[in-house]
Amino acid sequence: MVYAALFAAYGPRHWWPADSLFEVMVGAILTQNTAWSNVERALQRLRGLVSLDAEAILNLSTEQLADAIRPAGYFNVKAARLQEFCRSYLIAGGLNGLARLDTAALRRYLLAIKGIGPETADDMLLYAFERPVFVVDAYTRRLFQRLGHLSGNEGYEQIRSAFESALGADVVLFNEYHALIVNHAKAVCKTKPRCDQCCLSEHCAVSGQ
DNA sequence: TACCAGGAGAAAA
DNA sequence: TTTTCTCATGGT
Repeated sequence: MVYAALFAAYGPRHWWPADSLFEVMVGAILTQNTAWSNVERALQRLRGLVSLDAEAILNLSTEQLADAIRPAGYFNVKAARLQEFCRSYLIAGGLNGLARLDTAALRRYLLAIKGIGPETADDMLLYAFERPVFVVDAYTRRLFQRLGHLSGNEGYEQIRSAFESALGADVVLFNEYHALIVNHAKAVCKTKPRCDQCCLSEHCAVSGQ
């Protein structure tokens, strides 16, 4: 089993790296198509400017916010998305208001926000709201494609439901699994420059799984 | 210097 | 409906 191999290689990851649940959601938007190291720089700059809450972010001009999150890349796009999310977050009653929704309703609500796609919504659902939703990202696709479990033509929802059906609704497992996949990608990237060539090589923790 | 990285939405075909 | 383009910084 891939999970067992990853867990044996890296141990528990205790994700997501953030000081608050709101910060998890901000990080989920900032990390869109971006390396986490750049997101950390952006979060640090943003923390240096305002407290990390929805009201404070909305009180900034979009230009101020964009400048603060510049290291995360796509800063103009992400500043607008972040403020759009903050508006919807407050309208819904913040964390407590959103937490009252069942998982399907919460996912629909998040996906209806401009700038929140399936992966970002599922990051939030799993790591901020502790809902049993499997996050499918580029690392997941790449790893399972290399292992021969995916062809590469599957859609996001198809992969997500396949994982959820196979694993059952287990928040702790989903949390660790996704974190381990990300950790693995970073680990092999350190060893080899090209991730897509790593998962079948001798140093790979899941080779042959 | 060139290429790549944890996505999403709009425009074009 | 599907494919292509755009957004951008930082590391190697």
